[in-house]
Amino acid sequence: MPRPVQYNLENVTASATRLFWLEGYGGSSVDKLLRATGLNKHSLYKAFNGKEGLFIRCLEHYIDNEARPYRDVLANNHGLGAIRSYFQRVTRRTRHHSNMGCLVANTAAELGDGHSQVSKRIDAYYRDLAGLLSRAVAQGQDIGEIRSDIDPLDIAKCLVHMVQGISISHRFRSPVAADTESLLQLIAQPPGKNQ
Amino acid sequence: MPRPVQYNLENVTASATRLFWLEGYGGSSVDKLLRATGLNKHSLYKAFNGKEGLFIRCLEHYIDNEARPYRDVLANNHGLGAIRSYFQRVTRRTRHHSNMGCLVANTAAELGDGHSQVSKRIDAYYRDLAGLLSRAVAQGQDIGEIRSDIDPLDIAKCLVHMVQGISISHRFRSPVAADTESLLQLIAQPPGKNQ
DNA sequence: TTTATTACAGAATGATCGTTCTGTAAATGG
DNA sequence: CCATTTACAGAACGATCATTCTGTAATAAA
Repeated sequence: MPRPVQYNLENVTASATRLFWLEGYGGSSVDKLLRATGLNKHSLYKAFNGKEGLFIRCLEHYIDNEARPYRDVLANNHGLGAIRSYFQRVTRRTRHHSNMGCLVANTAAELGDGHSQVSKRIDAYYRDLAGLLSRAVAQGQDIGEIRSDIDPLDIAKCLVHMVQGISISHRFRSPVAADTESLLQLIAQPPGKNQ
Repeated sequence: MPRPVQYNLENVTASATRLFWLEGYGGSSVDKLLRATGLNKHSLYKAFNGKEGLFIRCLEHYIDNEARPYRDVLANNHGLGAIRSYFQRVTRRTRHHSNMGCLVANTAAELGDGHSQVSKRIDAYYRDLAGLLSRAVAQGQDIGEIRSDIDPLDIAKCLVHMVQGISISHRFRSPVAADTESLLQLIAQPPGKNQ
């Protein structure tokens, strides 16, 4: 009975996400979003309730799609190897997404805790990441690849900060970024020591 | 011969800096800046060449004033103690500057490498920080308080990322932030080991 | 006191912000 | 074929954006 929509919701969300990721929340005007998505102005308000609604969907889309593979590497591997693979991927993200950084980190810095719904989602995101890292650290500690003199969650929190920092550095194209192997060496069990 | 200005340049820059720090570059409109500084619209353009010029001055002002004490703690102390004092201060910044984070980190995330003058300044800022941290690490290694199996600059780069990450976490009021002592433990010489 | 110079206060500018509204096109059930 | 429903396209909205301009006030040298 009704006229069917001409847009594809997945495509719309993906291209809007890319714009927010590149230019930030404030930098992505509704007009730019319409041009990027091919969406109709009316449809944007009907489907997403305006710019902020669209942004929240995009943040979710980013976490579910862009960040997901990174998360999965952590979840599907064990111990130090999981952490190594994760950081290698984060470090090499620059190849394809130069000067974009991470949408979650960018948003945290840009919006702070102004939009409570957004900052709650960001908090949950980093909490989840800390949990996965903590789990991998504990696994590594059990088999003796990771030093056991520090609480796994404490190590994980440090690692979360490092990911955040690496993202920020990528965002402004810093030529200086930490090497993954030295980062791992910080948390690894020293070779001559068997717990 | 000319009419003297009514504003105090130091006060103007300080209050503009605070607004940029709180609300970001995009979030700080010229009108808000005028209200915050008490400056005249004409004077803003005469003295700073517009919003972007004012911002660059504010970034410098932030680095020279807000970040300076932190930098000095690093420069005026030695080894692990310098690093400990630095991170303790960074971690406790939240007390007075809750949800503000660090203007440099916020700017990096918000503007990326769009404004080349700005991103160059940010790069120089973090380079300087990495240099000071590297120096402190090397000192600590010499006297055996910091592990010597990793290059001091590599350790310093990791520490820079941690500062960036802590700033981002403060910005969105993350209740989860890494503990300074566990962070230090990562780089410290293990107790039973004398290099 | 006159004159040159500059700051001040705010109106005016055109562009763009996010949002709403109006009229038309497209689809299906009756 | 008609009626109903919803998407589409874009005009229109008031608000605000950064910037420029105009007229007036203030200062100090001549």
